[in-house]
Amino acid sequence: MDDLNDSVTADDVAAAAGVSRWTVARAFKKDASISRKARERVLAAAETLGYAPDLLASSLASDRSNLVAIITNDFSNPHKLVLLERLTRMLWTAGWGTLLVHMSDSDDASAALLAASQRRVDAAVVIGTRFDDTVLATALGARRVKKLVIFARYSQNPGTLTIACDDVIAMRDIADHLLDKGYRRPVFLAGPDTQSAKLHRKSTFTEYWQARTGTPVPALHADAYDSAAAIERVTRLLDGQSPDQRPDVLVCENDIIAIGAIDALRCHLGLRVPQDIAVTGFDDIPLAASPAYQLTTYRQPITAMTEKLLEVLAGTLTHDVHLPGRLIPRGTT
Amino acid sequence: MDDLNDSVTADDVAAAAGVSRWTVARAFKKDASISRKARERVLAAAETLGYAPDLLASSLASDRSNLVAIITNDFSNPHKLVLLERLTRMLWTAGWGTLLVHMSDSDDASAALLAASQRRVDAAVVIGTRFDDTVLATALGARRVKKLVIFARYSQNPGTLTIACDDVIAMRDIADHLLDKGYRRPVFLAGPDTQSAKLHRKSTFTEYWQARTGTPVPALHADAYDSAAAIERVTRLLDGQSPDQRPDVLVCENDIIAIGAIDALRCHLGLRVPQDIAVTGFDDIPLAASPAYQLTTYRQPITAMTEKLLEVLAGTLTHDVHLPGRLIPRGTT
DNA sequence: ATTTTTGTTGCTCGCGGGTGCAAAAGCATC
DNA sequence: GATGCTTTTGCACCCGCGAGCAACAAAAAT
Repeated sequence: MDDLNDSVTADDVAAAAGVSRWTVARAFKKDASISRKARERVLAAAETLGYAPDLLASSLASDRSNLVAIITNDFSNPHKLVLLERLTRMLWTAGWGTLLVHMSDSDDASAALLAASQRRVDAAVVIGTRFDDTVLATALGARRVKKLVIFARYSQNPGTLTIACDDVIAMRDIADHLLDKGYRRPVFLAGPDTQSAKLHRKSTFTEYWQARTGTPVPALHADAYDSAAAIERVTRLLDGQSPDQRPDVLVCENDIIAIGAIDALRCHLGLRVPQDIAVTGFDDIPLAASPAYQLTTYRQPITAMTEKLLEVLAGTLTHDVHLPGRLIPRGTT
Repeated sequence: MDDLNDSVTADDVAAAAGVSRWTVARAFKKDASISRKARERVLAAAETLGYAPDLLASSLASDRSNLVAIITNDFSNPHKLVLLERLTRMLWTAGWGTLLVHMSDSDDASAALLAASQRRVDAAVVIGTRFDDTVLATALGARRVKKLVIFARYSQNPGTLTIACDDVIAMRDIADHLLDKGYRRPVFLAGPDTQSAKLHRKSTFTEYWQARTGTPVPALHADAYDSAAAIERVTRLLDGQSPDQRPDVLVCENDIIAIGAIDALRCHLGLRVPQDIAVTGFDDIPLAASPAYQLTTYRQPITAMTEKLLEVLAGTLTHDVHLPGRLIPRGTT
């Protein structure tokens, strides 16, 4: 129990159980052709010897690693923590290991995908808003990964699978909610203005709002997906603006920007939320529920999305999935 | 370039470069005995063929996986995101892959360590406050992992290495700062009261404070390491208490508890921070710097700690390390 | 009792590359 | 040109396990 050899192989167990190495392998394999007696004997021997199959050797021989790479380059958003928690937990219980690959912004995606493919991951899951579709496309061309899933973000990238919250439904729910509450002059506050597909929420909201009310929605862009950038942008917009030309609600692309917007309104501009200006977010990060913010937001169906991911990994799902989330009305509207 | 075979092996490159398979391996190995000419030829051939060494096969043959397992069971604290970001980024640039293992609270640690050892990780790094030392000890006995590092937490576990911020210096700095500012009636707000070593900060602070002032420090325990539990605990403590019996500062075990304390004071009790009660935290999470909180806190030297971790992985460091952090005075004191 | 079916077990070969040594090649000196 | 030394290269063997088939035993059918 104490001095057991660190490397117990299937051969050792086979010898101890009086069977062949392959019978040992079968004992550890669900639905294998093996007698109950033999399996019990093997498992008992494995137990006493402290044997556990070597997944590395197994992967090498079988071409299945049971490993999923989670690739992200954006750790500034607390929502990532929620995503990581759900992903690693549910993947783990389903028998998948997770290789976390951090892509710095300066790298191109191919380095991350290369690292993943070198470890023979069965799939790579990209989470994070800062990935460019075109970059991903070229990286994918260079490095073959069995499956590439874009998670919690829109993408039109051919050859990849998208699992995301349905932004169209989401933004309409938000717009309907705001119209119900009587708001009429929204401003959309988005992250950095790049040419990729990530600004889907902005266009969806502005188009729907215009269709319903006939009035266009001005849009702002923060310099980054963090609250400091949002604070700066909102302060710059409203500083010195008279109350009657102010928007009555700031519709934010995600919670972390919304939090920044609220901070700017309260701390830098001396305005009240929602009495002077209302705010909405997106993601429902834990902070949104705190008494200090009580942010009206939209919750992505992360559990359902992860279940879909598991189906993709199992091979039973091969098309894009967009799932509806849920509006969480709180105190900021 | 488009239709390249997904599995280019060293043999293919060897054939293309007109050398043997082993020369190919040498070309990819730093400090290998190989002529410059041969290496160039091999690398060129590898480039055109799109070859990259298979790390799985490499690990199997060499007994080094270049993989580190990061084991955690606590995703509710944003500080984990900071730790994860730093760890994965710095490990990645140093050539290490990171296997993220999420341990649910109900599991014992051995399942996580088993998963890590099955993938032949070169080391396992435990981050997270909810790990019990005794649990770890038994798990370590059962499953041999080459190196086990306890990161950002105190531990007396034999057979493991601890890399952490020096809590003794830290709590003294905080105490000195509070005494300088004139605070005299602190209350320590900690996380759940368990028997493990995790409450080192509490005992360090209370002992030092008593030594300097002669007065004991009352201590509270929230039911969990999150702000909701802290809100509940602080509200329960202060609700209905008259101003003269109130503490003048809440010293919190970490930022997320401090944030909860502030929310309780402001939103539930109508008190001002720091005029009515001051608050200090620990970790310096991003939220602590936001204008809404401006939390006085203590920053752990995460980068330096991670550098020490790299030394441990490289084998050049084999003893515990406790590094001093830095007090970040802000508006809540 | 013999043949067929079914279930179980053992084995050959290979996954892709590393280790350590021996052969080969390069180089300088006498 | 021979000798001794160093650098470079090739090779047998191994890492631990899996796919797929062949051999075998047990159970069922004839």
